[in-house]
Amino acid sequence: MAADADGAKERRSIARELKRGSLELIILHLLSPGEAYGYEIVSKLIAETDGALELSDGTLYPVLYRLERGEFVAVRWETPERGVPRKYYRLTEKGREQLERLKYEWTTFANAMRSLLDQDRSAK
Amino acid sequence: MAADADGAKERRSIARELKRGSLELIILHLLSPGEAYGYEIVSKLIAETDGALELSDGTLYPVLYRLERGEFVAVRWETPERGVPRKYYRLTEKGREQLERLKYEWTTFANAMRSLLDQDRSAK
DNA sequence: GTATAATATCTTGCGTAACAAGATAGATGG
DNA sequence: CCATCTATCTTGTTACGCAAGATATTATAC
Repeated sequence: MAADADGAKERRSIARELKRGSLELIILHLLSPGEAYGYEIVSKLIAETDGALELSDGTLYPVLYRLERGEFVAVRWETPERGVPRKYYRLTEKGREQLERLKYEWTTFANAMRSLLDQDRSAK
Repeated sequence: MAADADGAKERRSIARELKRGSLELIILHLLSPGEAYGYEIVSKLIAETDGALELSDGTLYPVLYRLERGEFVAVRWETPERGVPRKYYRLTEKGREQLERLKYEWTTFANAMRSLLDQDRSAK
């Protein structure tokens, strides 16, 4: 049905917009316990949020490259005896600071939204 | 100082990204108690969030136009005896439904983020 | 009376981020 | 040898927020 299709498309695009500005935080956060490689990050995120948050590899790699360029993460290639080579990412000190800062920015914004939305708008 | 300037610029740009996907919700919410005109919406938002959330008119009008095109808001011009003509916006029924839906989408996303960030990442 | 500021709306152009789609390549299994 | 899985990377599209500027009317100041 058209209504379903449109609804789904629109819902996807809302989720897409909401993620803007949050993905770097998400990824830095997922890297905070230790190093991980790209595919691992994708599955970690889906697992730890029960699918509430997702990202595709086509989204992830550009973000990782951005983080690498900004020296928020450092990189190490590992070629296992069997299997495809993996690129492991880990937080730098600068990345850890950025994580704290982004967490603060996000929380501040979310709290402002929350308190605005919680106001009863029917009684002025 | 360069560090301060960069920090401020970066903070602004983070706030900018975070707003994506939230502005429609914010505006629909501000219109829910009754009609308002553009400039009024801007000052309302700043006042009600103590400046934590802001938007400029150059941002607002395109969003209002989008909402109008989607029939989420209806429009009425008013030319007061003294003063510049004002364009008043009010929610339609469809707009009220959209408001509920966006509120749900936003809350779902924010809760997922919150619960992810609240996890202690140092203990795997 | 003429600047200047304030109120109010609208438009253009830019930068950037998320993502779909597809390319690449080695490993595994039938 | 063909398909499928793991894993990474690239290209192009789309849409949004916003800075900057245009326009018009009214109010204030000099």
